[in-house]
Amino acid sequence: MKNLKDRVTIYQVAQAAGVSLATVSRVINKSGSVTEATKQRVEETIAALGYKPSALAQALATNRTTNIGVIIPSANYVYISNFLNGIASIGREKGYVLTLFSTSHSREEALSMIDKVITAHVDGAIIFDDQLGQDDVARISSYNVPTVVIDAKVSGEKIGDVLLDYDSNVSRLVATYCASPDHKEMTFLHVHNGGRLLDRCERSFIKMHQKLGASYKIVNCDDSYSRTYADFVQYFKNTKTGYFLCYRDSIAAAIMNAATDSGLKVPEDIEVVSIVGTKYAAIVRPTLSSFHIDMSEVGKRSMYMLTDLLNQNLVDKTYRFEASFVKGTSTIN
Amino acid sequence: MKNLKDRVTIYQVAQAAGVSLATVSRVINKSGSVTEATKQRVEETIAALGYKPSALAQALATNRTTNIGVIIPSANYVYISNFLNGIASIGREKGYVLTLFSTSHSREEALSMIDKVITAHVDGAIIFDDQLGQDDVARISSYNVPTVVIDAKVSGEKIGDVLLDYDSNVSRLVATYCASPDHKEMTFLHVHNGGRLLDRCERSFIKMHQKLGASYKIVNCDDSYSRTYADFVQYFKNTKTGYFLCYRDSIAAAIMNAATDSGLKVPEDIEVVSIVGTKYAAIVRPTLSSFHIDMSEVGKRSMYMLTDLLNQNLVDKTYRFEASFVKGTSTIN
DNA sequence: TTGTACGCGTTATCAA
DNA sequence: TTGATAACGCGTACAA
Repeated sequence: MKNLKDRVTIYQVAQAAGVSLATVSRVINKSGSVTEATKQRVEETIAALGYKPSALAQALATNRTTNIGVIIPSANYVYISNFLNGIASIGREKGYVLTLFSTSHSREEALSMIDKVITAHVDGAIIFDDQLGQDDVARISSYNVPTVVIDAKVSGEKIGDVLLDYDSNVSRLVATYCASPDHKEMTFLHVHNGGRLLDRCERSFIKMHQKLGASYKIVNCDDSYSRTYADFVQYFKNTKTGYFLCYRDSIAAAIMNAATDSGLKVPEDIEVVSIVGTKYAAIVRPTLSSFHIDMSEVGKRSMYMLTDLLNQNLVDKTYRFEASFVKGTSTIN
Repeated sequence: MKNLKDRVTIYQVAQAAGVSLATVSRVINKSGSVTEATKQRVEETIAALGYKPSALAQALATNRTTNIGVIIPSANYVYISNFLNGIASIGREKGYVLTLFSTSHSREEALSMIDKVITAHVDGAIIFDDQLGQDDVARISSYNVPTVVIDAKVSGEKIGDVLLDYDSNVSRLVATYCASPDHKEMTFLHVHNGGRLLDRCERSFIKMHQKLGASYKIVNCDDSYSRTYADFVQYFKNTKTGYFLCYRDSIAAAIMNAATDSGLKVPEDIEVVSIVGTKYAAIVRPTLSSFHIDMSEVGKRSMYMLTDLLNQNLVDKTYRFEASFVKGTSTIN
């Protein structure tokens, strides 16, 4: 209770400087007109007293917090860290502070975070969480919080969305690969509750195979390196060939390592592709063929869209990133 | 200005429910005593109107924001993401929201972030940033903001610190390695502005070598995978052997890859150790020998310390994590 | 140019 | 059990 009790307030500054608090306010916000003399005096006493305006009171008075809420499932993925970093850099530039809401992949937590975002009074929100859909965004939007949503088609008055297109690449890859002579059978790594992005890729994968009349496999895997590695060491006792599409670098690396550690050759026997590629795709050996979207750019773009939304001048309410295929040595082509 | 203008306020709820706003406040905070009947009525109208209390106004009135400020250089490093995730998980558990201040390695930004932390009225702060030292923490502390600092010895009334000890491991490694027959010469990778943690390791490295009267090398390198990789492809044209100590996994991997791509054998010709090891140490091949501290645990511990600090019952104001050596195949022993 | 007074949405104290 | 009413720290018309 005494926590902030001894903070210097604008009133104390006013008194010490012998002016009214209105004048101090003017000096702080460089608004209105103040004599150079009094301005100096006020600034001196501000420095002397170590006064810092309370963002709380300012926000309450102006209805602006300069806070942006960011909802993510977890900070623990490299691509999300990159995304976060992009947001942070532009946020810093534009004078916004980030408030982080991490849902830890739980639908329940995600809903509770939506509530928190609303009560937190943020000026805007950026959502990159597969647990949250159109309805949830509509909810947050009904409280008049401009929102940018990543990887979800949502629309509304104050809503922008940034689409991540990995699935076109999947279709294309399947098509060209299956067209090549004596290709291996392709396997898609299914992750339970892997989210929209992976689901779309899986659907594209299946659809294209069906269209081509080609056979394929879907194999379940855990969203963890060590678990998947162990599973595939077992798997490769019976299976000696295949072309695997995996969600992330670490999953792809798990399969690749399991293959090489089982005496199989990559890419001759086993080919592996990582869908959401990061810089680690180039670090592991063999290097991973992967689809790539610069998630830092996605973060930046999201933040730009949001500030445009806040300034009421967003023209394109949808921005689309298409992944590019970066060939590594984990595939033949 | 109209941004949040149409938010439902406690007053509107009171009016709609036919009670005073004081009663509504009691219902919200479950404080004081309210008749079950009126309580129900109030809760219904709250739901009907979709009322959400304003954390801003609450904070202003109570002097508590339930916000924790986190200062980091960047979200872009795996070990920092892990750290962040640890903080977030405990924060969620304890009902705190995280406000992120990223300094992007700039001293200037870091100082500005200190100011922002103060104005932001956070209940507490966690600092993991090499740009910030004792004086800066004292500054933030003078505003009565309980603070936990990572990897810096600071002390004060409302300050806790979490120490990361990698350097003891460095000393020990150097000692035992140099004691082994026909060992290679050790090289420490110096990163310009690499921060306190790396500096300490470097000092330990040098000190132990001097003590043993052994020769060693210090080589500058860039804090980027691709740059370091390129540099060392050049480097290995003349140098064919060595034992390298690198800051992070990606730097270590860069050197390791440069070595193998130059036809050198790891660990026979070139041995590599990553100081701040993450899960990627086990993913790359050869696997990286590395020192390891679970940064998620560091985050959790920091958050626990901070909440104890907030509840005035922190006993141990210092917590120390010692790294453990995890042997990979990038070194012989 | 400066000061007064009210409002922002809550909590909390004190009467009723 | 309830309801006025004064803070909380600041912005801002409006008046001086």
